[in-house]
Amino acid sequence: MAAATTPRSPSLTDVASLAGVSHQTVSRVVNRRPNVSDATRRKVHAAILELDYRPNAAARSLATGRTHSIGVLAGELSQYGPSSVLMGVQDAARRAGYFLTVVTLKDYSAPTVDEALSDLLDHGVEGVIALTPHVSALEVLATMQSGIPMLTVGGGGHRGGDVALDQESAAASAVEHLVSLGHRRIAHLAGPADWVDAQRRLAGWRSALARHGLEEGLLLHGDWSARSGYDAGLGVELGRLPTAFFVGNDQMALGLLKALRQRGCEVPGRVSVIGFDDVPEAEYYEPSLTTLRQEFHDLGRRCIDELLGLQALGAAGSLQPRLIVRASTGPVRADDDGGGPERVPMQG
Amino acid sequence: MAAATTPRSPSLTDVASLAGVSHQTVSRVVNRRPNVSDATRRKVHAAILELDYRPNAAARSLATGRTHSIGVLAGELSQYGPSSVLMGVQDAARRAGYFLTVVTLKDYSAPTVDEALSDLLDHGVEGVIALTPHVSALEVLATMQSGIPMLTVGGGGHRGGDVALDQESAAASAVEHLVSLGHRRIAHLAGPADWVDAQRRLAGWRSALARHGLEEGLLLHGDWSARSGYDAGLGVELGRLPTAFFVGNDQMALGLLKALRQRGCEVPGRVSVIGFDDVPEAEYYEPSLTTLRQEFHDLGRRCIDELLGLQALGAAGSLQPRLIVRASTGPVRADDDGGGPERVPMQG
DNA sequence: CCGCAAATTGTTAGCGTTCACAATCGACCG
DNA sequence: CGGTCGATTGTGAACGCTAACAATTTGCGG
Repeated sequence: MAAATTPRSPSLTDVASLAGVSHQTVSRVVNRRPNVSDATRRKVHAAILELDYRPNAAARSLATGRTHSIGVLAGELSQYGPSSVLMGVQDAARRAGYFLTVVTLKDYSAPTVDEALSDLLDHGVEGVIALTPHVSALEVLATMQSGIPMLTVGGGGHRGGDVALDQESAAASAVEHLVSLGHRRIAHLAGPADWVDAQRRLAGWRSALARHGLEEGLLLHGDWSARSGYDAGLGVELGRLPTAFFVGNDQMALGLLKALRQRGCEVPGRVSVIGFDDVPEAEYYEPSLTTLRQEFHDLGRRCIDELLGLQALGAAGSLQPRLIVRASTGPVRADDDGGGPERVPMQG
Repeated sequence: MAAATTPRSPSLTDVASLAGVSHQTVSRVVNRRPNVSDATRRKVHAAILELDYRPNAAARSLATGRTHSIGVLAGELSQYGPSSVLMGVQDAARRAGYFLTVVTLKDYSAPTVDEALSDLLDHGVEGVIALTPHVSALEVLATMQSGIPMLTVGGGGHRGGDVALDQESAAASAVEHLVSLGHRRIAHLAGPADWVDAQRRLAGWRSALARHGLEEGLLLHGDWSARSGYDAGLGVELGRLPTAFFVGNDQMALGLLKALRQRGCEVPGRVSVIGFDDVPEAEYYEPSLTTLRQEFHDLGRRCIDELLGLQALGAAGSLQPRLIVRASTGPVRADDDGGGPERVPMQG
């Protein structure tokens, strides 16, 4: 005679009455609380299994005030760097019992960032990780106080907590490498000026040049894409071509390599090129790309550690990218010692 | 005399008493329900603003039974394809008022997949999108009935609903392209045998060869990485080298290109190579890679459409990858018409 | 066997929202 | 000017869980 209602999913009470105990006892079993006799525990487990009971997360959240979810604010996730960090964050978060709610931004304007963060807060996240190393996004985030822990990645010392790789000194070490090969005219193909990563790498390039008493030389900007690297490479006047390029990321370096090849400039014979990131493909570029490896996955893990206070902020030193020397950098040619820019470079 | 308790975040009731109305009226305003006078609405809005009130998502979920969150089960997100799909899914989901909870799998074993799905269900997702075109993962998913809509991406007709690009006919069109250039010995460098994508592309290659009365020839397997493509390229005996390779994805094609170059095989002069995916870098490989562009973003959007029933399943035809012809494919050489494998290929 | 402490189990009251319904208020019709 | 209808507002009871405390049982020394 039972009415054919939609079988509402079973609740604590349902389990309790089936097991012949109180709902509280079931709650204790589910939450692995002590002071439950083995016999009772078994009965309850049996009932849970029989009904295929799943605790209702919303009710639990309401009662405890915890949601166990962390919000992630991300820009372009189809790129290797951000998506790798996300993987690391996800690993660590899940291990710590948290879920990730990911929101992507279509741009970094104030309203977009604002709305995204607001949505995350409405959703009840307990913390936010901003994977948006973009100055305008960071500015917006800095002005919003949300009442929950927030952390930026690669934000260059954002006040609300920031986890970063030491990109500036990594960039410097790229320059050091080139200098040690005899290069004196070292250009930089940078990322967009409003990206923090681009700024740090640019700063590292500048300071390393200064440290060696070298003049600054050519500075170009791309948009991280291979296309922009290619365009940049085609755009340089031959007379201004340096003996080495430090490039802001591997994709742009790929484009640059193609442009140089097309113009008959051998790499590393005529021009050395060094990238940044060490994407998995970099080794198979032509030539194999010398670059700086960033441990994105570790960075992601560290985000969760810091957000959850599992580790003192900034402890254990900041992660250091590592120089990976491959075939795209080599000694400067004997007949081109990096002298003044007036000198017309040789070309085959 | 107020006690210095932690300032609990304001509730509907707090707003109500500040605005001098009932909690229900506030609820109505918040949810944009009709039948609230403008004056009241304004008062409530003012109170909301003053208290910085945010509706409690958990309480709302408990009362309505809706969580507005969708679970995403993903494998390796640091790759271009999956992460692009994720972007598309995220766009569409948010537009439809849903949040994405992303869980990544460290492998595709039954326990891992099982646990991940179970966690998502515990979290209260209203649907699941599985970005795991891997046979064993799909098998596990097929056996679990969760009571909520579930959809696989690129699962090749998984029973619980599946959204996919037509990879088989796309692969066939790659082969057609090669055949039209005069190639008769067309090898395939496939992805891992337990990936659905790899299977579809392999099937397309086979069927197209058969359609043209060509014998099957060389079949190699890689793991999607550039390294594996490189290794495969180095491993082929020169005598068995075909005049064209259809490669399962662009990364492996990149590695293959490098191996071929190292062995002195010109591309496309001696061997043509065609990839799959059209990653943004493919155009800048050496040579520019002919490949099949997959519209991952659209695919992601379609997932949400189908999951939410915004569109009939499989409607509007399946998305068709598009052939992008670049410089890595060319006519077969006059002195190598793709004859029998006994024939020793020329080499510079 | 009594009584007290420890272990185990049950009871009640929220958590902040929405839902269903009741109550009030105005305006308009006859 | 009463009555009725629609618009607006309020009331009480869920939703499924946990926290705090009360009640019951058990074990054990005297």
